[in-house]
This record gives sequence, structure tokens and C-alpha cells, in this order.
Amino acid sequence: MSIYDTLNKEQKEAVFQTEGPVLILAGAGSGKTRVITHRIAYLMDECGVNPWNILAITFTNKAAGEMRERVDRLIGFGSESIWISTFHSMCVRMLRRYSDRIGYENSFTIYDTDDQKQLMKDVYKKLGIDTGDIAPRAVLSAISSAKNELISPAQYKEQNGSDYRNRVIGDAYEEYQRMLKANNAMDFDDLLMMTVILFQNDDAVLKNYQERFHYIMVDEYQDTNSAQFELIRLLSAGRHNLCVVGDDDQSIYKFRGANIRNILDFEKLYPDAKVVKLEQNYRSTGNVLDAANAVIANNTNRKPKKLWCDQGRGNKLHFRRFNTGPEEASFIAQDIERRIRQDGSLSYRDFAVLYRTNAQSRLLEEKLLFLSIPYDLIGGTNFYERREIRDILSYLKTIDNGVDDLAVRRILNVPKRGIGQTTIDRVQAFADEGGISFYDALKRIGDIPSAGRAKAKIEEFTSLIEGLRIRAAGSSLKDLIDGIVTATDYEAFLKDTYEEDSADRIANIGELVNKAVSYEEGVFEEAGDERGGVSLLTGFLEEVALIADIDQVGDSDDRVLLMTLHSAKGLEFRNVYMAGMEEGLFPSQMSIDAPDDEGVEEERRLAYVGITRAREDLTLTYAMSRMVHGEVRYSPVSRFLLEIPEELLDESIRITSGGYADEQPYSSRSSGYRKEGDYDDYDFGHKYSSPYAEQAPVKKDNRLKAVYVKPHTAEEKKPFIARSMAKNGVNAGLSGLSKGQPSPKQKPDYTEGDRVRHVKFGDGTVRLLEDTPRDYKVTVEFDEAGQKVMYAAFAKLEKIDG
DNA sequence: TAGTTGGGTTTTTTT
DNA sequence: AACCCAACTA
Repeated sequence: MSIYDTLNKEQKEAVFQTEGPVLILAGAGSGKTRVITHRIAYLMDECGVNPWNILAITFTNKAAGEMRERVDRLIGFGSESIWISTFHSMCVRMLRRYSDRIGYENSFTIYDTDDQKQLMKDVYKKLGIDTGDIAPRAVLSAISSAKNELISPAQYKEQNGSDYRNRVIGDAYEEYQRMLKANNAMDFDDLLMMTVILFQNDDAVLKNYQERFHYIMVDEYQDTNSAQFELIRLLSAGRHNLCVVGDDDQSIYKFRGANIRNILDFEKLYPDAKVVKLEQNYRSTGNVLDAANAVIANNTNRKPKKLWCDQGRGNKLHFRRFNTGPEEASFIAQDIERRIRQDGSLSYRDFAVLYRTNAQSRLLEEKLLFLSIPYDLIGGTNFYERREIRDILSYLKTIDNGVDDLAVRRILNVPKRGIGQTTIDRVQAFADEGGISFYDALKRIGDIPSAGRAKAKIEEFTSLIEGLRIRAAGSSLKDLIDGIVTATDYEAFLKDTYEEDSADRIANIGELVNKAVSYEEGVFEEAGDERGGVSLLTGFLEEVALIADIDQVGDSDDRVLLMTLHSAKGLEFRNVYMAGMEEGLFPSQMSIDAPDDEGVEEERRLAYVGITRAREDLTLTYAMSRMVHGEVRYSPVSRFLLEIPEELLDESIRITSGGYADEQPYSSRSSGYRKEGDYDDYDFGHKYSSPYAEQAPVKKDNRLKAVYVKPHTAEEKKPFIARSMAKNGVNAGLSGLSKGQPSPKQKPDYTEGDRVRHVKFGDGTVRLLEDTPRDYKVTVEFDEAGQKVMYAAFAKLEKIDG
């Protein structure tokens, strides 16, 4: 009995073929990760390969961590010496060691999207390009594509015609790259391209890595771009032991340069490649797979394959149509609540709601919060993109690497020090003339003639930084961050800049400190880690830069997950909702408008990814109308829904399909168990209008603006709420509501740390009490039910002793 | 220099 | 609806 006995025939073939190029075409849920981990185990266990000689590349840090863990469980030794990482972190690791050989300092910083935008603004200013002429984002995206194709600024200029647009982009690319280097910074695309350049220019370095990595494995190969392809090709050129795993049907990252040809042409590049197809699915039931197969069959350019399973038909897929987005979201929230109530084996973590665009998450969040359903939102505004976090990180960057002009300029007047644009421009001009960094120019403020009044303020700033630098040398990251916050009186700054949610923001900084502490602990644990002498601070900043949204998800929390279809790749859930199944949204209008059908085919692959996330149960929802950019948009049912054979669905689409959904009266659709009028927007706790409404000033755009409708008093609300409750049927999920209407915003009589009792969840401890515009948001750690976030007015928590 | 206001633009997806 | 920017005022 060996660990390999549990593999099926094809999986074994893939595991045992250790030599030469191997292409594993792994359908969704076909046990791909099992194959990779068993293959690594087999190499080490049976073939005597040193773990040090194995490289495995995954798509996300989360996947990397899981893979290491699973290898460990299989063989129990040596997994820590295998290189398992993402493309980007692998490149950083190599560049930290050798980037001085291509003209960067090894302490380079990493620029994220926001930094890129900022830098591009400077480029525009310097070259005198008009933002109205060519959108900066268009230039950045052209540069990104160029880098993904390994095209240098010089090559770009050479290859592209001399028409105005191309010339501007070429010049901007050149200047952008020059400024990056001056700031000792690389953007995400540079990490890949510079590593390739390093390999191309320095044979010794390449040889070194070729000799180190005897066996290379690449996961999600269908999403590699040309730079990644070249990287892998170079690395594996010595021994050709390259095993790539992927599924051309799940290629969904064309917009960031992924080249589907990499996987489709693998056999052309390596004629001796062994090809293994994994088509047996271990994840989903028959109906789900049939739907996935039927949808993806509409794509033309693909390697034919068909998923199958021996798990029986399972439930039919559910289709639900709604008039508006809020109704759709209400339904999903209630449906989750209902299922959990009816099936004791289900808990929140068994549910995921997937959507095409991040903007769709807002409504869902609102409705889940309303029903006190705990959830986690993946993506959207990343934690590290929040203003307060970026400020603190900029302080850290400035302390760590004074050459990063962007970081210095960001914090120079944050909190306000009375240093204005004029001063900044003068300092910048001085820096440009002398060819020195912005920070060094600040330190020589005495040499800048016209800087009279600002001089004292700037000296204050630089001595602040110098002081923190001294502090950084000996202290922990936590102490350093605390030091920054204290020295700048940052909390006071937050409090008077953001009256509304300053508490949230202060809490975020606390969260950053937590992350710093756990990073530090991690570094001390893995003393063997070859960080190449990089300082604690540099290491932390680097990890922060490369973190992906999905990496944050732990499986310890019992929460519903909300995320985009893109983020969901690689995950699985017992119950999946796909929301917003509408033409123009999914597939996106852009892909529909494109002259060829490649865009729509990519969207269809995204649909395939979404469908195959479901293990047992899949619900597809459609909203006839939806608010987009502040106006109502009506859309027909998504073509992807129509591609699902009708007999797989529990409710017919066709009655109202084939055109705009409002072509037929709403009441003519088939009924199912749902009655007309169900799932209305429950959102009457705030912002609804009625004859009772009064006029009052209201905030719009976060500014005090026009005269608007003021929420009703509790007394006025009563008839409305009674009607609404009768119509919708109050259920246990609305426990707080069923006892009456929510009271107007009122500070609860409990506070953080207090013990409280909830009618449904029992006793618990208040962890967090936040003041939000509508109501107090309270986070409670329940003894039995775990942690929940809810609105105080609805939760009806009762303070108890002990 | 800082704060306010009006107008124009925007989002598809992410390492 | 939310964000960004430029112009204006104090």
C-alpha cells in the first residue's frame, strides 16, 4: 500500500513521468493539485531527488502555501527546501540577489498600480503630454503589454509606426522606465521582464539557476504570459524536466498578457512532450458538470475534452430572475440563511457568491449585513490600498529606501505640515538639476535659494525621518510603526480629516501592526530562509507588495465568501451563487463590442470557471435592471445561461429570454416556489422615500450638498414596515426585525469587551463597536456561533453580566 | 496654503 | 455613484 494507490490511471501516468517535458491538461476539479504534490513526493521519495533541486511555481501565495503543506503531509520531510512560490515572488528573490548586475540596487522597491499612476503623472508633466490627449491608463496598459511581451522602450519605438499616439507612448515608456530606475523601483511587470533580462545578460546567473533546478513544475500554465514563458524556457533549458499543468478552458487573464498559445502550442515547442489528460472530476455532481461542458462547448479554439464524474446527477441548477439588483441581492442573502436553517450540515463557509465586477459586491454586502450573515469580501479595495495604510507604508519606504521619491512626496505633507505645491515644485526642480533624489534635495534645503519660509518645516520633516531611521535600526517593526504614528500624531490627523470613519482607519493601522508582528515571527521561525541579507523592513515591504487578495483567505473563519469570478479560480464550495447573469455585464459589453469573438470566448471560460466551483449546488441569478454609473440599465439574460440545457435548470429561462426581459409581463414567468413580489428590497432601514418624507440637507459625494429626503421617524415607518413584512413573510433570519422596526441610530448601552446576548446566537463578547453613518456596526464573538458583524439597531443585543 | 466647489470621467477582470 | 482634477476663495 503506497500513497500512489489512490490515484487514477491518468494521474499515475502524470506522476510517474518524471523525465522530460510533460503537459498535464487538467480539467476543473480533476485532482490537479494532488497530482503535483504526489509528483513532488515521488521525486523525493522514490527517485532520490534532493528537494533543493525542485522548483514549483503557483499562481498565488495561498496556493503555494497549500502545496507545501500537502507535500509535507505526504512525506513529512524536506518540503521547506523546495522552492514553491509565485512567479512574482520567485523573481523578487532572484533580483534581490542579482539585480545589481542589470543596473539596479538590490534594495529596489516594488511599485503597485497606484504608484505607477503617480509616476506616470510625473512623466506627463516632464514630457508635456496632455492628459486629455491620451489617457495615462492607456499608456500604462500599453507599457504593461509591451513588458509582458519583453519589448524594451527602444524596441517599442522601433517596432511601432511614427504616428502620434505611438510616438507619445514610446517616449512615455522610455521616460517612465528611466524614472523607475532613478527611484530604484520596479513595477510588477518589471519583476518578470528584468529577471528575463538578467538571465539573457548574465550567463553565470542563468547557469547557476539551471544547475540548481533539476525539476520544474508550473501550475495554471494557461495563464502565463510571454515573459513568464521565456523565464521558464530559460530555466528549464538545461535538463528539460519541465512539467506544466493547466487547462486551456480556464484561461482568463488575457488582459494582463496571458497567452493561451503557451499551452496550446506546448507540444509544438517540445515534440517529445508527454501529454496526459485528466478528465475525471472529483468535485461536482453530474448536473453541474453537464452545464459546464455545455457552456464551454461553444468555444471554438480549444483542446477537446469533457469532464465526467461518477457521483450521480445531484440537484438541478437553480435559476432565479429579479427586477432589480437589490432584489437579487436580498434573495441571495435570504437563500443562504434558509439553506443553513434547513440543512444542519451546512455552515456559512460552504457558500460563495461570485460576480463579474467588484462593484456588484456592495449590494450583496448590504443585504448580508442586514441578515447578520457573516461574510468576507475578497478584492475590491485591497487592504494595502487604503489611504492610511499607504501613508504608513510610505513612511516605512522612506525610512528603508530614501531614493523612492514617490513615497517621500506622498508623506511630505501628511499629516499637514504647511508645505505646499510651490515648495514641492522647487525642491523637485533642484533635485532634477543636481540629478539627486527628492529626499536628498530636501536635506539640502539650505542650498535651495527661494525656499525661505518652507525651510524650517522641511528641516523638521527630514529630522523626523532621520530620527525614525535610527530607531528602525534596533527596533521591531511594531515599535517602528508605533513610532511613526506617535511622532506624526497620525491618529489625531485621521480624526479630524475623517470624522465619519476615523475609527475604522485607526483600526486598520492596528491591523497593519498585527501583520508586521506575524511577519516578524515568521522570519524568526524560518531562520534558514535565504533572504539574501535583506533587512526585516525591506522584507516586510516586499511581502506586502506581492500579497494578493485571495492570499488573505483563511479557512478557519466560518463566513460566506464574496468575490469576483477571477478570484474564485482554484477554489471550490458546496454552494455557489453566480450573480448578475446579464448580457453587457457578463459577458461584458466590451467583449461583446469587440470585432472578434476572442473576448466573449474568454468570458465564457470565466463562466466555465464559475460553474465548476460548485460541488453540490449552483444558483444563477439575473436582474432585469441594474444601476450602472448612476443610471438604470436594462439587460437581457446572459447568453451563457441560454447555453445551459434547459433540463438542467429548475426554472425555465426561455419564457422571458431571447430579448429584453421586459418584453413579457413579469407575472407570466413560471412560478416555482417563489411568489411574485418576494425578495423585495428590505432596505427600509434607511433611504426610502414616501409621502412622509421631509426635506433636509444630506451628504452626497461625501460633501454636504442638496436638499434631500430625510429618513422617517420610527412612528412614521410603522405602516410601511408592517406592509413590507406581511408581503415578504418575516423569517427567523430577520429576528431582530420581527420584533418591530429598527430604532433610529442610537449609541448602544454596551461597549467593546462587554458580554451581550443575542436572541439567536446566544451569549458573546463585543469585539468591536464602530460608528458608521447609518448605525453602529458591532462585531461580536459568540461563544457558540462564532464571530458575527451586525448593525446594532437590528441585532437587538442585550447587555449581560459576566 | 488649505479648503471648497463644480464639472468631467469612469471600471471588467489582477500579480 | 464615486472619484479626480482644476479653479476659485479665504
